[in-house]
Amino acid sequence: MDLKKKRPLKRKTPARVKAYHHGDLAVALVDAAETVLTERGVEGFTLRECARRAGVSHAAPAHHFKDAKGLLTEVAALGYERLTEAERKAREEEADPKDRLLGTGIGYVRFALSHPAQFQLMFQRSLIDRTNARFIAASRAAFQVFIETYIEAFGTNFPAGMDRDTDPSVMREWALVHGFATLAVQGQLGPTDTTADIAKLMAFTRTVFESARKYGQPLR
Amino acid sequence: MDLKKKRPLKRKTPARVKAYHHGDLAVALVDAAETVLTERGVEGFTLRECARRAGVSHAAPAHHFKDAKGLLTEVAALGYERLTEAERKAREEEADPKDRLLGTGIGYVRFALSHPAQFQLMFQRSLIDRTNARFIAASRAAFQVFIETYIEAFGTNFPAGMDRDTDPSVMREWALVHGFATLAVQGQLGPTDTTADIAKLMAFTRTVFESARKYGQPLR
DNA sequence: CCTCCATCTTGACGATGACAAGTTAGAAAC
DNA sequence: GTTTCTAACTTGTCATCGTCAAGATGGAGG
Repeated sequence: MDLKKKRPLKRKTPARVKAYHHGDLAVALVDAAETVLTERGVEGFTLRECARRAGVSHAAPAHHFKDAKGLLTEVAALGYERLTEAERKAREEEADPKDRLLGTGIGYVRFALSHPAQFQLMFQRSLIDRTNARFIAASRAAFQVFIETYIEAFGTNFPAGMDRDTDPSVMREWALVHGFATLAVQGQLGPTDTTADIAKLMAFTRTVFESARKYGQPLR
Repeated sequence: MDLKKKRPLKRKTPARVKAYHHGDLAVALVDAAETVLTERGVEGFTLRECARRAGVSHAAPAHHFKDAKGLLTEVAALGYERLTEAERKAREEEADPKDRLLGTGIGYVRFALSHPAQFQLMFQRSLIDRTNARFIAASRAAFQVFIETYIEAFGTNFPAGMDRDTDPSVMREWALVHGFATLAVQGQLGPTDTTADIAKLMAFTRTVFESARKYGQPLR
């Protein structure tokens, strides 16, 4: 159902004009959604609260996002884009190809711990429209960083029957990092309340990943 | 409208002493909750639907569980107990200590794929009362299987500053297995609709874990 | 037989997501 | 400049939810 054609030449005035027509409600709603997620977690999210924060009526969001899932999908896609950036940034801090693979994982966990609610949302199948194009592209990209960094470290000679997307060694790397990030965010690896907690957890992350990398040669 | 049928001739086996009006509402509600979770997923769960399935009014559950979180905590604890059992069972199918560690992981993933909603619930911090004694014991037990199996395979000589619960190698094992299970359940590793899908995924699981185990010597 | 009280019911409240129908404003057409 | 058109937004409504309060019920011990 193609309900709305976006008007590309919208932003006439510097946006912050309080008017009947908000000007940039879609963006304001995404911002509000991120704030609500941060303050109340995934399960505390409500569409109406987002509308309130954006200063519009409870039914206004429907004109920009089909429903709550539509808005959350946008937030999740944005999260994946940031995750990709975090992986790349952490990777750049290392020089040796194998250290760079480790760095990618560090960036992954760092993102999860700094955006816990968003990270959890990103992997909540039921809250997201997985046919959304931006979401698909963004989530793929985050995984692609692992693949390309892995290839830089170990080459492209995947075992028979395996390609870039199903190579056991790449999957193992992703599963390890994702599992660690998931457990960390859920508080299963210790408290995550203070910045000292986070720092301690990140140091432990490095220890674990180094122990993994040390033996993490490709299988072939 | 009122289709509720009393059960004057209910099963009289005095397994539980608590046979009042319903028989054993607490158990019936837990059963109903598991069914609802299976059919509708974690986000589709409602307390009232559980009450409906158990044939009682919407407020009846409050007399056995403080609130929805109370019931879900019970279901989650039960899930951890089953997870522990699944780990042990899969472990017993292997003889070599290092194969047994691999088997534990296989059991973990198998449980996740056969009880996807329950598995996801078990790790949803916000839906669970983490001070519940049974929950704490059950969740600890599931992790303990990893530790004890790891020790069987590699001994107890943990690095300085690390004990059983924080050894990087054990954590690495758990994170890998948990991450893989999480991704599998969320459908990120391929479809999980048919039994053939599951079988294929379990075969892939073994491939990945074998590639990990092969290089997964303890770090010391 | 009778009383007690845990168990369960009924009813109500505020909140939510979604939908329907009405209102407004601003750009395009005249 | 005026009119028209329509996307953007509002108000109102509905079914459903979790929780609470108060009343009804019936089994067990006296």
